[in-house]
Amino acid sequence: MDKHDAAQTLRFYATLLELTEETPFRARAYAGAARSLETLDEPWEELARSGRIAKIRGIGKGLAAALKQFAETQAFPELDELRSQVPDGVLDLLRLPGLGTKKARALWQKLHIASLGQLEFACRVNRLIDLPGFGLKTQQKFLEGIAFLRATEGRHLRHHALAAASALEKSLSKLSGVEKVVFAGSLRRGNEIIGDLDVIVQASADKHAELREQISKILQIEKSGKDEILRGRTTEGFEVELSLHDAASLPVTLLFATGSKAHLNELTQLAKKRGLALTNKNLKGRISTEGDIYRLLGMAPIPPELREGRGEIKRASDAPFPEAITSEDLRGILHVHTTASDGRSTLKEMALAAQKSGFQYLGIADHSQSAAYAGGLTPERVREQWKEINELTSELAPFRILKGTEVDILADGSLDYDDELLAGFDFVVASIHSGFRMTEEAATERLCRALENPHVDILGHPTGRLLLARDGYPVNMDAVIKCAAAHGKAIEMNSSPYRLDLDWRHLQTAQEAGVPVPLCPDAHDVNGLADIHIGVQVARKGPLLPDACLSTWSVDKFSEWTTSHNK
DNA sequence: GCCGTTTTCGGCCCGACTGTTTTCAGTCG
Repeated sequence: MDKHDAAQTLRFYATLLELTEETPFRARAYAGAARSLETLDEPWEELARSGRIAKIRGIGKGLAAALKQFAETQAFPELDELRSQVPDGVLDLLRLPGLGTKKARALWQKLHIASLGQLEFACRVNRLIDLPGFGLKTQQKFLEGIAFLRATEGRHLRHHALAAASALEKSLSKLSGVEKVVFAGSLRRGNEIIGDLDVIVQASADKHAELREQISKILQIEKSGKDEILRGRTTEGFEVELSLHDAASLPVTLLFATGSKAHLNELTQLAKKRGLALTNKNLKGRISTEGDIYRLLGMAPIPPELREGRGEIKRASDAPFPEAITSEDLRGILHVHTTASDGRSTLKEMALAAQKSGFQYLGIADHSQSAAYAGGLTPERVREQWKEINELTSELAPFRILKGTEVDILADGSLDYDDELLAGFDFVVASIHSGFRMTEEAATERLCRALENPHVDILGHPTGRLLLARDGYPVNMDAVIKCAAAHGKAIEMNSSPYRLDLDWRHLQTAQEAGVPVPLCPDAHDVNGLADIHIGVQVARKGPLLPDACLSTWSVDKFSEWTTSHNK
């Protein structure tokens, strides 16, 4: 178990304590210990076993004993005991924005509300307003939060779906007779949100019966249909639709399993007009790949990422599609955090990891001073970091480390550092992190004001959304893109799987306006650097072309560009 | 539960924001 998992467990225990105890201090101690654990350089388990862990600030006798036991037995009986006292539904309440442990505890203890459903009903009949600290607006906010959760149930972030798919592929590939495992559906289309996993298992027809048997041991099969489609669920709770096919029928199966519905409707109608039924039986011998099906219909093969029913079929009839960006096109990584602000890896660790992954440069962008919660850098600390970067740059040459910042855009659209300091950075990302409640006009104005500052190069996560967790502030994106174009600025597609913001649906507009789009992993540790590839997968939906993606530029081209907008 | 003394108890992380209040508590990043 790594230190992050252990910290996660301590945090969960702290939450349980907050829900069950009158005083918050024991919980605070556990949460503090979780934080200490995450900053450790030595393996935590060794420290815990030897008892040396008690030397760390915030960890005393009690926590040292608990951690020792946890390291040795992987068990945390106090947590299990407390967990059994708290209903699942009470923990569900914490998923609502604006509902923390204190409010959850009040609802549970005073109104006996122990599930989202009970809370919804209580809000509808105005039961909350009699509770001290609760009011009409709180009720309304909870109802909105519950509606949001309902709407997102059964949907997953891309990186979670990829992990589940990879685990499933591993276990399916082991089964005897399996020739190939292919994932289709929204995962193959590169979507940022994934519903169920559509998987095709290729095997010769005489093996199918036996395989069905074996697969139902891996997946909890809900209702096994009479045909070749199995519906089930992985242990992680992902819904799976699995079909068995032989090699010959794979292309047609893959086409239909990939979707989207809108795309397939259009495609089958077009085929019908030409008197062609898109079935295995009918196409047998006439095609050998999925691309052949499109060619048969007189058009260029349409990449899976573009199959959204947004005019791609019409375009495919005119000309082949230009090659969208791939991971091989990437040269640099911009916008990552370090331990100087809220990152978990040091500057050097980040630089070495980026270099090792084959990148030519890394742009550091820690938070600015007003982002106190994230340990934002004061101007003095910025200058210290510059020194550190200079030293490391000469050490790692020809690899380049760029001095950047993710500067907060303040409420009025001004920036969190003065112009003199901003002028000293190699690049400046400007983002909004607070004051989300704005009208669309105000938000658009705020972003445009930031873009007008000559020192700003890149607009960070332009809507502030967190996928499946919160909507961003409302933005007139066309206006913001226009503004970026007018000032020669870029807009990032934040490639954290939680954000993927700029939304891919705006990539076409951005490219037409000549606004470069870097894919920025917004990494907070070395593992997060790989999120840039999630960005690539989703950006292909634009499609984002390599030249329009700032991350494919050489460091010299990038530097030339930053100096071009009148610094 | 931890820490640091005022040495065995009493206080405990920051700042913005929101909604509930009428001076503050809870949430969140």
